[in-house]
Amino acid sequence: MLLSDSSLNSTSMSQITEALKSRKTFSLLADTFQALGDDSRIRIVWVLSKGERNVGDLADLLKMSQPAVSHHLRMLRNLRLVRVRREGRTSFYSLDDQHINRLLHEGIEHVEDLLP
Amino acid sequence: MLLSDSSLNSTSMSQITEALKSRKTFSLLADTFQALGDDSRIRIVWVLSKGERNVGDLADLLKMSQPAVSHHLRMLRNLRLVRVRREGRTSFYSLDDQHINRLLHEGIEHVEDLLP
DNA sequence: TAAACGTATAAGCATCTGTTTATATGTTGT
DNA sequence: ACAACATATAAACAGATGCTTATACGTTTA
Repeated sequence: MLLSDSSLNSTSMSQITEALKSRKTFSLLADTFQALGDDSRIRIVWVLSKGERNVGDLADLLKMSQPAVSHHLRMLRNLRLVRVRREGRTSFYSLDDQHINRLLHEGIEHVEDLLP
Repeated sequence: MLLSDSSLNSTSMSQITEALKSRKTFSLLADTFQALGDDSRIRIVWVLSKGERNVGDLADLLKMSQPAVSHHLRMLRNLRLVRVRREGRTSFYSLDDQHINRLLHEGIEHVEDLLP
């Protein structure tokens, strides 16, 4: 009978709404990290951190098939990690904001502390 | 015939070793992000960002089974995201270094920019 | 408008992941 | 030594994931 009893108990209203917000926040946060938690996608993000690229060039650079790259880009796009700029039949992708760049480089610093 | 021809070509030795280092770096980087890319684990990390906790308290706080928490902690431990301090039969976990805290909060900032 | 081009999407699949249930390991207290 | 306790590990299974192959979509050029 959550929220149906008007008497005060140990769980305040603000704590509940905060918990609900956190649920959504953490869910999106997990999705975001998961998107970065794939070898192919993190390499895509790394290339894009150097500057804008189109799909075909990404596929060539990373030696991946074009559909695979496109598939990953859609996922990154849905999570607002990358953005697309269309020019004719070519799609140019870039990192969506500086948060992504910082996440990437914070992660790189972390793993480089671990590697020999 | 990689590396067997002593003549210079377009791929220099330093580029090759750099690429090899990058491969391992990116592989570990992807594993690291993947470890954070799960709803249960990111919530564990979030609780630990507030301070040290033992396994049972984590399970209670996050309403997860003890084996599930233990399973996730092992993964986080293997990747050096958390560390453990044993005291009797109790294991206290905490974030391993400040990189993890920064990754967490950089991620939170990113998603809070997206959520309404 | 037809062909070429760059990209996006869909279906199918083998592999990976996270959970539960059950049990093992190690520690404390009697 | 034995029971209670805290945590760790293992096996098994449902669901998610990433790749390939095939095809569709939208744009440009002849």
